[in-house]
Amino acid sequence: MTPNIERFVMHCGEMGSRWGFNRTIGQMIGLLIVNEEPLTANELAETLNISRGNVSMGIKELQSWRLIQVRHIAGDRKDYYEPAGSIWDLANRVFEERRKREMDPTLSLLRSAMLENPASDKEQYAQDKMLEIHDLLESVTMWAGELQNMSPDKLKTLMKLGSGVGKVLDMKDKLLKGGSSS
Amino acid sequence: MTPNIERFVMHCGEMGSRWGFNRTIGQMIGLLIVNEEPLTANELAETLNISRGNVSMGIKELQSWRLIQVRHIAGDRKDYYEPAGSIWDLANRVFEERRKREMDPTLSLLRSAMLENPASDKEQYAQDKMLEIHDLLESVTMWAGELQNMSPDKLKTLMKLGSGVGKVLDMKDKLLKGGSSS
DNA sequence: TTATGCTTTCAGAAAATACTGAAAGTTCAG
DNA sequence: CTGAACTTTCAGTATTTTCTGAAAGCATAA
Repeated sequence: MTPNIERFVMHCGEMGSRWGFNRTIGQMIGLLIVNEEPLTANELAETLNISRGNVSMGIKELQSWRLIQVRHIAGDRKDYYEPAGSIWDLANRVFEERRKREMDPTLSLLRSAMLENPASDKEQYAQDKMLEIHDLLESVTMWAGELQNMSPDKLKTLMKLGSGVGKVLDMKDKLLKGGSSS
Repeated sequence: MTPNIERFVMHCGEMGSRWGFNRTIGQMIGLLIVNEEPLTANELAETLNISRGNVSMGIKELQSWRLIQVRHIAGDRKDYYEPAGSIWDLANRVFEERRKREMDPTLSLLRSAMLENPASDKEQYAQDKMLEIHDLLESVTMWAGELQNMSPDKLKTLMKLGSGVGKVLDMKDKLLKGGSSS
């Protein structure tokens, strides 16, 4: 690894836990992304100075996030690993996977909490707040899902548009109302 | 705490680390949200069965996330704590704070990596990938910033619109082009 | 000033998490 | 079959993170 590449890979390690995995796994995906050729488990272990067993566990985890895939090379029994798609794809997967892990369980807890009927004012208040959280999480979840179903191109357009969407929304309102101002 | 409330608070604890803090801090913010009256540090400690010191550290952390604020009560020397705003406000703060912690450092690393000039094909490839990541992170960061500057109402409208935005975008294109199809 | 009631700090203990390496598992060629 | 080349598993260890509780700090009342 050249110093420049190493700096990037180590950074991925440091950020790993903030992104939802751990140091080693961060380093692994960083290295795989930045390395044109797929790598074997042993190459990963040697390059990153970690044990073979650790690599094996990391691979399993990265696969559960759908961030890497195996590639076989003719006449070679080893498993070679590479990123499972473009940067865009990977970012999407991380996003989606985190949504599942960070929001879905809460959403389901809140749904069940909504079914209880409150036995006091304190409970009523709590339930009101939980409902607020529920509704917010639900909107965000649905919106995220819809954005992910849009074609990447359209999504990119939307992002470029930025806060300009506000204007487009106004325009739409005016058109639908036949041009009268609000 | 009634069982229903307790279930919610404990859940916040379990999710805490996924949301970017830790168990205790998750419980603390959960409890404060769901409790109509502000609470003192001692009440937090007793209710959650954790040490007073731990509560003090948790408060500091929650303040650094701008999720809670102190409230003083006339003739009482104790500090009372309550959520710093509506559920919407809190969600925004978490979102923003996480963006800062999870994306900004990487963005800055990548910017500096872009300045080096590649000494080999391997480095060139790596730099290309880093640039891709950089551009993606930058778009997302900017977009997120713009969304957060929109009024909550507009943002809510946009979320409700969901994938319908796609249609609005098409409409806009057609209008600008004078009605000819693409 | 001292006492009181509160908050913060932080060294050390406890708990949670990640890592190693040896052993067991799998696959396949001969 | 057998053995070689590889992968996975997991008990034990190392590292990191979190928590406790006692001591120190701070503000006010008397």
